[in-house]
Amino acid sequence: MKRKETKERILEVALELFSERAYDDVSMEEIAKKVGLSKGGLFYYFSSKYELAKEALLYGFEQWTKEIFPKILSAKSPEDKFKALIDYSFEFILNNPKLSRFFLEVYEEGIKHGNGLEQWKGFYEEYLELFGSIFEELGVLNPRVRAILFGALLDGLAIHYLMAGGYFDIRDLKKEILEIFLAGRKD
Amino acid sequence: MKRKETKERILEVALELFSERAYDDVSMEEIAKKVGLSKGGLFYYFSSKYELAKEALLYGFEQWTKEIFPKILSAKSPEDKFKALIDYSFEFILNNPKLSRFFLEVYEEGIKHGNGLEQWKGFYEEYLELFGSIFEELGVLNPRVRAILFGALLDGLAIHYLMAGGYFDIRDLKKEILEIFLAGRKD
Amino acid sequence: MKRKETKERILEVALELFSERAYDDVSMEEIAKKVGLSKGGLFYYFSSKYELAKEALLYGFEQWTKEIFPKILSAKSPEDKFKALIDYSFEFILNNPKLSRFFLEVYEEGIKHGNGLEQWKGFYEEYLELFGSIFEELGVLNPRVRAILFGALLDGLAIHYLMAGGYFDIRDLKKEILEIFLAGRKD
Amino acid sequence: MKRKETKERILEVALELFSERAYDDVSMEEIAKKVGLSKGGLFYYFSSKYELAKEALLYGFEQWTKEIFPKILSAKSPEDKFKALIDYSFEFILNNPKLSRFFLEVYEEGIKHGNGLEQWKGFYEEYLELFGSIFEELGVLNPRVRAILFGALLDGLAIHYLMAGGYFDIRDLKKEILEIFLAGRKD
DNA sequence: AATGAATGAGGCTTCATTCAT
DNA sequence: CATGAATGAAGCCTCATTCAT
Repeated sequence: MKRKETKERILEVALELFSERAYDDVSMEEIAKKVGLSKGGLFYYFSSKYELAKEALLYGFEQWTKEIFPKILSAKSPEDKFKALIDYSFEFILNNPKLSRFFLEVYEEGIKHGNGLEQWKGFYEEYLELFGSIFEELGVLNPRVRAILFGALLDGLAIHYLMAGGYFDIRDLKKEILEIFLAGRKD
Repeated sequence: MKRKETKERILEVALELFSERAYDDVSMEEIAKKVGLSKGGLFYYFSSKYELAKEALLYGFEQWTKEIFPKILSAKSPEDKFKALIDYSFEFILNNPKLSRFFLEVYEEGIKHGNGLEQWKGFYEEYLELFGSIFEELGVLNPRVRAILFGALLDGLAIHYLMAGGYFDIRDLKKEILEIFLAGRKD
Repeated sequence: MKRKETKERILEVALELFSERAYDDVSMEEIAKKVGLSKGGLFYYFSSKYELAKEALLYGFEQWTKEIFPKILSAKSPEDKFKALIDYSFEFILNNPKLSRFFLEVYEEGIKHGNGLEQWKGFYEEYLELFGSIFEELGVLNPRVRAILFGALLDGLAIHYLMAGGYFDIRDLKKEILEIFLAGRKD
Repeated sequence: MKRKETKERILEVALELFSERAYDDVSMEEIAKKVGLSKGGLFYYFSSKYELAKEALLYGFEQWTKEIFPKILSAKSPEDKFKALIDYSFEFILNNPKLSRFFLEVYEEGIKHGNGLEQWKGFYEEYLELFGSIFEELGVLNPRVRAILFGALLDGLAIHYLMAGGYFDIRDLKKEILEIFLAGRKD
């Protein structure tokens, strides 16, 4: 019980820091200090920095998935589901603008450590399926392809928002996204 | 004359390495060695790693801009321009899948060094204008907003292609992009 | 307990080296080696070279203060106190001829690091007070001013002794100092 | 002719910089730039940094000697000579508080380069003789010893003035110096 | 379960100095 | 006379990681 709590506290702190600053910019020391643990203590829970980062990332996604998926799926109409998806996604982007960068970093670190991209599959699939199912309900012809585009757009927007946040109005974007992603529906 | 050549050689090597691996993973030592220069020699040309990275990034974009913009603009119809834009962009993404990540890294390093995002403005605007002008010719209602979305989509796709490249077919994506980004045109 | 010992060992070694050679001439590497520690280990105890140098200097002065002040003050007559002061000071100068130079170096390094001279005040005052109190007992008219001169003379002699040691006889100096610094006493 | 001018310009700039900041803190690059010369050019005139520093130091002392000695010696009475000596010395200290430190640095650098202290002898003797002759005229018993003390006091004051300038009033010091250094004259 | 001391490798940067031109 | 390109050594510092306690 105690162990689990400490581990979770570490994951939370790590996720928070990695979401703010670059992988190499966050030291184990800093994480330990913020958790209220010694550096050695950290290594008792996670065998390496990479391991911690990886788990922190998964932890973050799980949190979001658990919390948001049900909310989205509980909307009445397909249109409302899509709107909810956009709303929650944007909220997430605004709050974690650097998460997709962190994702990439962990991915690359994984390659260095000999872990290919296999572990991200399930991950990627999970949200692609959600997106895809919504597009399907909406009567889009190639729901999966559109889901891929939508996912990519979100990540791209996160980055652009971070670096050029002042240049566009979120509200305009939402309307436009709605318009183009609902284009070309059956009947 | 000599100086310029060496500097350009350094920029090329740096861009190549930074496009492949993370900022912190590429050392000045490695760059120097690959250029055929001593570490000290590198610092003769660039006062710091950040300065080199920044210039390498700008260099990379300039190269692309100079080469591709004219080709795109020389297409006959607006539709052909857009198709050319998509084609060249995809080609660029396939060749430099990590460039947007490098962009972000340089941007963040810049913040650490006290340089705000001001220097990227011109940059961002330049390609936004190209995209926007094409969407305008295409009769899109909010060409600028659509340009923003298109730019974000490209960056997002670069990242996703990198991490989940095996999961989608580029050809399908192109068709779908064409469809949704041409949606809702005047008459 | 262990930590304190190591730290003190480091301070001793550092003081020894810095008292012999210039600040920039003593490397952290050398200190570490002489202590029997890795470079990294040094930084575990002192966050920077400057920090180490500063503490080493303070350590050195404290040592001297603790050891010598009581001895001086325990002399019977004011004249004996002054004689003792001169004797111990000369002994110190002969043993640490470059300490005043080290002082200056640390002081300047401090300026570079943004630390003003505030931290030396207490220091300077401490020995000025000792000198002053002795001159007061001796019936000198402006004990504080004379203390300032005496302090400056000591530092000056340290430097000159170092650079022109062969040119004068310590014994002669002592007598002369005694004569001039006791000049102009009340009654 | 041209050569001499450039050399002198270099010496002036070097002296100025070395008088302000530590030996290791002044780079050949900086000197060259301030002179309006390339780094390579500097080495055409001076074979090494040490050589330049040494000559700059000598140059500085010569300047002072040439300018001030005559003024001091032209005073009417011995007392006036001593007062003039104090006045000019203090002026020099206020203007070049770090020169004695520079002296020491060059001296140490010289040791590293295998040059003993021989070269400073003439130097040291020159001003010792001036001081000594004045004390002799003043009827002091051991003029040479007192000259040594006076010289040391000046250097010591320079350092203390630098580090604790705010703590004493120059005027008080002058009076006190006059008093103690004129103590114990024959009849 | 956790600490704290210690390591060692690697990174960026500075700089006196050289030399072809 | 003078430049500018280049070197190479050295220095400070950071950090993930280990291990005895």
